[in-house]
Amino acid sequence: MLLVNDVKWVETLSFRFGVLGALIADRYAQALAEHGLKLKHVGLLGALDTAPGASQLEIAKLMRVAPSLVVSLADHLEAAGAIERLRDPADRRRQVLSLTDRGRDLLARCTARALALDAELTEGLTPAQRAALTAAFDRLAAAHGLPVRERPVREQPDADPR
Amino acid sequence: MLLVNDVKWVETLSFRFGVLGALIADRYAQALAEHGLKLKHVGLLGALDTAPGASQLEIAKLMRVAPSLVVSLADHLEAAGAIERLRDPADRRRQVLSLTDRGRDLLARCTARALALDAELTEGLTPAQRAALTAAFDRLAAAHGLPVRERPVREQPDADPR
DNA sequence: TCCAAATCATTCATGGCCAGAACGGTTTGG
DNA sequence: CCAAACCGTTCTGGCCATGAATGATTTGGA
Repeated sequence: MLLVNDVKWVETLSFRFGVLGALIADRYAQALAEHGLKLKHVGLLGALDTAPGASQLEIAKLMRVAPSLVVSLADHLEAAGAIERLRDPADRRRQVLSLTDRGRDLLARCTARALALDAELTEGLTPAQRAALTAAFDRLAAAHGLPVRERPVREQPDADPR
Repeated sequence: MLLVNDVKWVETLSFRFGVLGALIADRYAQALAEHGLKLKHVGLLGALDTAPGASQLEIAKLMRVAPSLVVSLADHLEAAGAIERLRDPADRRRQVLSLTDRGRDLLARCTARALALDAELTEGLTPAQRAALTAAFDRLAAAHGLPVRERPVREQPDADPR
């Protein structure tokens, strides 16, 4: 049994993050299929929710994806009536995207489905473990430039930072 | 801002697991490139470390991957001198794989590299948070059938299970 | 003992997903 | 007023991985 610093390769956080991420994404994608959506479709809806009225290029940057991919994603979502495409009158090159009511509803359903999966994933974890997970994910998300909501600090509201 | 149960979609564990998993895997893959390896190559080395002397089919099941993929991965690793392929004399259909010294060395390097990334990822977390995080990942890995080492229990060594 | 079915590894064709190049329409700034 | 930059779109190509088809070997009855 090969050990480096007392840990095996398969016990490495880097390895597990990749594998579990793919596994969980797969499970979620399967659940999404019944809405006729792929993961990135919901990604676009979500991006549009945090950046309302964004252009396709802005969405592409937010999603870290080629602009050409946004085209096909938006095509599908538009055909499904989830988003609206509007030429910006001030700059007729830009396509401004916005969620329709149906799109918002869809996103809400997908969010609910994700929360259900979240609950299943964290079932059996202690409260401390759950807290550590969300804390770590918040940190990582912020460190990687993903959208993060500032959570209200509940502890000492202002420990002297000396 | 669309909220379901007070959380946005992008704050969902399911979403973040997928995205961060892919992001981290990407970073690690980049580090691996200097060894001329892809992620799954190291995956094979790691699988072979936890299941020494396994056949290709067993490795495929362990890695949750098509047997045909193991062929090309093993081809590459064998050419690199990291593994040995041996026909099982007792059943000449089976190809028994085993790590060479060079393979073990390679795996050790990759593990060390992963640990360095791990440290960077968890930097800023308190020791308690790190412990809770690894515990949570242990649970998730176990729940998904990934190899997990039983860690020595340090608390009450034998609470009466009545 | 013998043969049909099962098993393992391998090759090959195929598909999904995505980035990058090429193009037309539009805006900007000198 | 025109060249350069910019945005969206189409289309081609690459990478990765699966599944089907093949050949070699083993196994479990009849």
